[in-house]
Amino acid sequence: MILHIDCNSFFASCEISFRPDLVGKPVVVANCNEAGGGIILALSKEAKALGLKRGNPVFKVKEILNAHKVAVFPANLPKYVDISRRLMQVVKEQDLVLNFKQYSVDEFFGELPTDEPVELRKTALEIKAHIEKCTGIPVSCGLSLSCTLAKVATWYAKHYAGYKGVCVLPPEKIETALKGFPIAEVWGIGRRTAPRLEARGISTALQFYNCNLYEVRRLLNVNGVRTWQELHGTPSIDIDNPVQQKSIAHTRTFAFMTDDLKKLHSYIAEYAVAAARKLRDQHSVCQSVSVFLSTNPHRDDLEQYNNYDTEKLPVASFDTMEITQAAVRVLERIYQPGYQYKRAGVVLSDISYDNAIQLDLFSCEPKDLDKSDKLMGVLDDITTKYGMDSVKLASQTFNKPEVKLNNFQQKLNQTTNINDIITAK
DNA sequence: TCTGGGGTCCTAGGACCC
DNA sequence: TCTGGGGTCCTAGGACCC
Repeated sequence: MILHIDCNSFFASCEISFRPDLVGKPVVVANCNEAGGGIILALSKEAKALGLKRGNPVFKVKEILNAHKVAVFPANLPKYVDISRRLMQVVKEQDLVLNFKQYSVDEFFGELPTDEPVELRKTALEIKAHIEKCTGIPVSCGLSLSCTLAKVATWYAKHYAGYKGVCVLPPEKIETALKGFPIAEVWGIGRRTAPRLEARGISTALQFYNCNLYEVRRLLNVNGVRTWQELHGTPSIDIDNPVQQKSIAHTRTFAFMTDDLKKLHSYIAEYAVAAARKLRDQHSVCQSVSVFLSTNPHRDDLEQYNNYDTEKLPVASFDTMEITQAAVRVLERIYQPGYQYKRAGVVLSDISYDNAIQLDLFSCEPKDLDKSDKLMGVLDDITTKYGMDSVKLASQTFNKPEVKLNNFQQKLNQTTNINDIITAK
């Protein structure tokens, strides 16, 4: 049987695990920019009870946050990734799960070698307890014949306290479970597809399950067919740990709007530097550098403009300078004066391993590659040791605006910085 | 005042080839 | 007069996920 493990309110749980004083209190994690904007990404149970929701813009719920003294943490992705890795490790060490794989930062799949419901439940409870003991992160578990069904089971485990966090969905109970399961909640059926299905009278997972396959293929694409098969208990989705990402992006919404090309220039340079660093961290090179610019879609009163373009590098590269220069050239191509820009980003794609750089006829003697390699190595060492702001390209922005937020918690790197580590009494 | 960031895959249509 | 048939590759856009 397939096991699905889902961390409860993952980002919020991560913060709480380093702040025992916040257990049982309302906590939210928000992705905030320099002006304190941003939206809520994760909430503790207690925060949900206040009516707060994932996706709420912070400024719109500020009063609730203040009135109930909700602890608001700025999102700290590297920390969550570390904790996620730790969770992966402790489950592997416990050695009860076969073929254990990470699906996302807070979700995992594996297999248990039995289909006996009582046994499955007992094992899953053991795994859950082990994770919670070793990481401090509460999780929910679902078990069934396929990944999609296991996620249905997890949904029940989360929504009904009686399951105590573990729900086993054996074949004979599948139809009953799907009957009470809204179609929009099915993994793979998204916000565009659900209304289309509902318009045809398909509003529960069971109704979708009862469609014939030909009809499903006509209504949806091959992914819809896979989802249907999964609901029927035939595993059709492969969860592979990607050996390397296929694209790397660094994008930001600004705290303000601007039409200043010079400013945009320095932002794009900064985003390109960050993206190139991520690229080297996964030992890769890229051959395409894309940049996008967009205005504020929430401002109906302003002219809108969005554009995106890509530049191919002559030779795949991980060189910060080369990538930054390409990004800036793309920016200058797509920039139109007279618009108020609010968002921009750099995306690297055509990614391959850096030990297989395809040389073209004209450029890059191996000697040059060596030089770039060494320079980037030094750059990464310095920024790792002294922070991302310690060495910069002249084109990057200096004097970043200070984060000036009222009730925000300090951003601590408790998993990577010895100075931030918590004290045990 | 203030509305995120980072990914994957599929498909249709165009360009190009013989 | 009559203008095919079969491929591949690339890309933009759309859908999904967390």
